[in-house]
Amino acid sequence: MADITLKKLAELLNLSISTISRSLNDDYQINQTTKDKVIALAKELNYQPNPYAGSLRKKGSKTIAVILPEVANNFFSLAIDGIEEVAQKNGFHVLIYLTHENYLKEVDIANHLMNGRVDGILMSLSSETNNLEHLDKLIEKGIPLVLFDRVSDKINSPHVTTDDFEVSQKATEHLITAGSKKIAFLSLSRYLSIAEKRFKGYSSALKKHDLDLDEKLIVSLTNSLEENYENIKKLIIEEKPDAIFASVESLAMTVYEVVNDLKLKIPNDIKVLSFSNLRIASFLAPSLTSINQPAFEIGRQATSILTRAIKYGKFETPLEKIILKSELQIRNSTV
Amino acid sequence: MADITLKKLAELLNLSISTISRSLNDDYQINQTTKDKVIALAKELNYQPNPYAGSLRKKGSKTIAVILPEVANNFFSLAIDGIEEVAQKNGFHVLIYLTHENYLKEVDIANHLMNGRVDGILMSLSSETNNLEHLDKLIEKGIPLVLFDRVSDKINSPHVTTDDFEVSQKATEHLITAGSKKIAFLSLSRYLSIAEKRFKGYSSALKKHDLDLDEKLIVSLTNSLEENYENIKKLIIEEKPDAIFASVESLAMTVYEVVNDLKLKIPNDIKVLSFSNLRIASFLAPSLTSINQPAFEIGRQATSILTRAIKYGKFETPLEKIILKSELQIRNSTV
DNA sequence: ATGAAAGCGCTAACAC
DNA sequence: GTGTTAGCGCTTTCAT
Repeated sequence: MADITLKKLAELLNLSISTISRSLNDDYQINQTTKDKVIALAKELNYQPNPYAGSLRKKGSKTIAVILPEVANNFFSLAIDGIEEVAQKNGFHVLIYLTHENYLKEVDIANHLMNGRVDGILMSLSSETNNLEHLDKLIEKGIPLVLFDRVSDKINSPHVTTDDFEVSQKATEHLITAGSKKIAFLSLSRYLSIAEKRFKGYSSALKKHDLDLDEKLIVSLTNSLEENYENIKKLIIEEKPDAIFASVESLAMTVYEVVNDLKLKIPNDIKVLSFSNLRIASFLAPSLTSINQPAFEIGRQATSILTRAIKYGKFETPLEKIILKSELQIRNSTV
Repeated sequence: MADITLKKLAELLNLSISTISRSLNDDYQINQTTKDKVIALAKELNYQPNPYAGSLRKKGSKTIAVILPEVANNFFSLAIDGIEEVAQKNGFHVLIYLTHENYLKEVDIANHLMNGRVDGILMSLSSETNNLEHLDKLIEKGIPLVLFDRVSDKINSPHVTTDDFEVSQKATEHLITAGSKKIAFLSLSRYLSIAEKRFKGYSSALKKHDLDLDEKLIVSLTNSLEENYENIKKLIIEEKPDAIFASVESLAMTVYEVVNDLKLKIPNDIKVLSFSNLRIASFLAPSLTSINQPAFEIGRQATSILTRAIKYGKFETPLEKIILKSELQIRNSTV
């Protein structure tokens, strides 16, 4: 079946291409009878406008890009769900790109999106990302950019995050109240402001309770499960923390594995607490005290800001910086 | 910063547009010095070809679509990971569409992809999908389509699945050997051939061990967590099965919730086994006996078949029907 | 109320 | 080795 174009419809109906185009776009000038005829035939032949011709002509592609560190992750997959919902409702197509926590890949992807392929970009930074020139270039180009979760304050764009400082402080205090004195802090990055905020929440809680900040208890991990396993094992053996605060879900999983292999008991020997969107956290052995982020809602709101900016040609000023609340769910891994 | 086009480069260098185009495409006829000059300037100005102009002209968009029932799901998010990897390596952009297990949405999405937006489609059917005309139309249009996991034998396309019948039979036999006599079977759909294969594996194991197939133990569930909770609760209370075989991970999660609320014990009161790609299945209380599918590899292979078909303009014949092996991991929920 | 024609940015015949 | 030109399918002025 050959592609059906405006031209073909025009020939079939003995009308000009522009009349067809206008009918399909419900132009007020066109005779209703003509319109009906055109629409009927278009439907019958399942006419689908060529998106590239339209994009070339009109500018605007009704497409957004989502750049993520990874997708096999409860937080990000929930966020995509929210993104896709709002995008679909507003008629946007969603392109997905994964950086795998690789800064160079992130730059590369950003550079390839400067050509009009997308009308806007949603992004969560890779853990390696420190330099933000690639994002500045995007903004200079006038491509709307909204960051979420892994954001940066050094970039002039709206963003959606959670109350990382407050909830981390609260979580750390919970550990202290439960009797912990040597709390280790695990994170994925030393660069991201989200990591910094979580860390500051942690350290501020320590200070408030007159506990010293011990550098040896602060561990930066990577994308490699094996490396993380070894480093966490080393941490537990050498430093003997009585609690671990994992700032990322996957690290908590590894902690469970290490603790199990070392034949230690949670929470007696060591308490564990983590940011996590695991649906069955309550059925883990022991159930995991979690900081649950509203991932779906983060995705929704970020996309909503983006699509509005695309529609109106600019962001609302001042730039929206939305902070949603996370929830601390206390379970058996800490009490 | 205004967009930089071939025309602009041509003006700047006092060359014709086609010379610029050819230089950038490394045409053999062009003088090396000219080429170098053009390439240097293009790089300096960060020239990015307009993808829509190219697609309009050349046909082919270097874009594939992935149509999925959902993404907040360990299986599908791992599959996306594999898809994205192969796509990126072959220079393809990945559009993602979610059907939320809704047949009409699936049809709608398929219809909107018949206009050249994508060069090919990867798809896993929604649980509601019974009629496949929308896919036939795609194939008629000449758009390469590769199904994975949730496939259908009624459609003339390559696909990638796992050994659903064999592993389901093996899993059911494992339950029988462990002493179960009333094994309930939970699934999401009565239409999909994958559901049928898993069911047949289950029923064939029953027959082999002279156990009767009891219709009341076969339950079709939906997309709604609440409904599923109630239906599973009803099943357990009324039929008192001594084991449950969940053919989808999310159903196993709900089973854990129901069993817990009913104050029953796994595996003593009731054994549980499920298809699942949960990384921490071994840390559940009790650890979950799982059928683990190679989700990442499924995504990779499906994409590899698709990109090859796009490259060569047709699928290899006979159509590839790849079957990868799943792995039954026996844990405490069944022994 | 409809048609003719220009042009979006690019590639590829076809000149020279 | 480089330039000229047509045309991909569409929207949108400008005519009529």
